This record gives sequence, structure tokens and C-alpha cells, in this order.
Amino acid sequence: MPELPEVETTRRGIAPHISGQRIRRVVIRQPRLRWPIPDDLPQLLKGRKLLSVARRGKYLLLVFHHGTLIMHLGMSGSLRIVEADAAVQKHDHFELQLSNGSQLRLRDPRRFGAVLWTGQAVTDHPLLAALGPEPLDEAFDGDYLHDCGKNRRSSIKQLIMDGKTVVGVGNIYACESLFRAAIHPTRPCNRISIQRYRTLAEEIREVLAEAVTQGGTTLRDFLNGDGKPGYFAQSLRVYGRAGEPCPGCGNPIRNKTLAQRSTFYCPTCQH
DNA sequence: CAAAGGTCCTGCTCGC
DNA sequence: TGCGAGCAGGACCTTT
Repeated sequence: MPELPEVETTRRGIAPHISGQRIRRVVIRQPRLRWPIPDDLPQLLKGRKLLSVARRGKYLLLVFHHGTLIMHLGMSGSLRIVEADAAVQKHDHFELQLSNGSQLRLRDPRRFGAVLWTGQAVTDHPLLAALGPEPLDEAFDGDYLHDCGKNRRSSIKQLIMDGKTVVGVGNIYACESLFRAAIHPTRPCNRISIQRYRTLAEEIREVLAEAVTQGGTTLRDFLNGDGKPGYFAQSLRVYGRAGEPCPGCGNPIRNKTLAQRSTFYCPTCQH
């Protein structure tokens, strides 16, 4: 479900409600997510003050003095701030009850998400240690991307969706940035000029930044921490638009499966 | 044959 | 031959 813009929108939505609060109680209803939720979390967090909410790629980081709660939303996860008396819904697997009476709830029907704890520096955690740069950081540019791809024969779409290359680009924004850069999704990485890599890096940054501004993309059910949808869906040029006219040339947008992921592109404009 | 916004893990192939 | 990197596919789940 959520890519960088949706995770960042979630972060911004929940942070003001939970930063500075103390944890009154931790409830684990369903520990079996992608990895089990650590069963000692309740005693680990009880009475502790939540300092801030950060993000690394698609991971949300709830920062405490003595460590960090690492959360991932997987394909179908969402985080909401609710009142203490709000009814518990199906797939509400985890919650933090806060000193101000409200709660942070994780809902995740498919259970591909994760709730983990580290008492060490987050950057040392195995899931985060090997991640590539943030797309909106200085370190991410066309020269870097070209370096990543110059010796690879697999497709450019797979390269930019690989978190070791760059974080936060999922299926939607991979399709969108490739369309904007006029690069065909299946083009082998080692057959793209550095000039085109520069364009692509720029388009990735732009599409993500625009999507963050619009509160992310709501396709079916994404809502931010305040329960509001994102508005970037209306700005999508190819994703989910198979058969519709390409905004560039008017020919129909195509949808093909690539590496087991639905891929939208214009066969005329993208090469 | 269903597809959905993620990504780790395994076991294979490829090139030096 | 051996090694490491790259690569494809499977796995994990539920809902529409």
C-alpha cells in the first residue's frame, strides 16, 4: 500500500498527536505480522516518553530515549490516531495507549507489515543498514543512479524499486517516474545513458515531492493519521490507467506484468 | 491464471 | 575451480 509519500503523510499526521506523550499501555492483539511483534514490548515501553517520529524509506521510527520502535506498513497497513473508546476493528493488531487518552492503532489486513524494537542505533538494524539513499537527499542523483545500474542487465524498473538502490519508490511511483522520464520500464539498466539517468533521478524526486505535497495517493483505502485521503491519485499519469489515452501522445496506456508486478506505461512515449 | 501500494529469502547463473 | 554479485521466483496474508 504505502510508498514514501504515504508513509511520510502518515508520519506528519500522527507526529503532533503522539510526540511528547508517555506510553500508558501497549496492546498486542495479533503478534504474527511479517515478523512476530516482540512480546516484551509492553514492559519495554510502559511509562516511557515518545520523543519524536522519524522516517527512513518506508519505515516509521518512533524514537524513545532507550531505543526505537520500527514500524512498516507493508502492503495494507495503516496507522490511525483514535480516541480511547473507539471500537476495535478487525485487523487492528497493535496499539499504543498514550497519556493524553488517545491511541495509535495499527491496522493491517494482509499482515505484511512489521513492528520491531531496537535498543541500538537504528542505522545498525539489519533491515535498515543496507538501505540506499533517501530520494530527496543530496546523495541521490543521476550519477549515483547510473553507477548503480551500469553493470546490471535487469530492468530499470526493478533497479529503482530496489531499496538498496534508493528507498521509498514502490510500484506506483516507479511507473510514474519512468513515464515522466520517457524510459521504458523493461529497458536494461546497462543500456541507459547517464544523461537519461539524470533525468530519471530528477523525475523520481519530483514525483515523490509532489505526492507528499498532495498527501499521498489514495487508491482504495489509504488514509492519513487524521483519517483523510491523499489527493495524488488524480495526478497519476499512467498508474491504474490501462486503456486510457496517454497524456503525451493519446495512444492507450498499457499494463504488463514485470517481475510479478503490474506495470503501466506508454509504449509510444517510453523507450 | 486474479490482483492488490512490499520486500526478504533461497537457490540459481554469470563473469572474473 | 572458486567466489561474489546479480537475478528470478517463492514466500508471507486477506479482501474485493
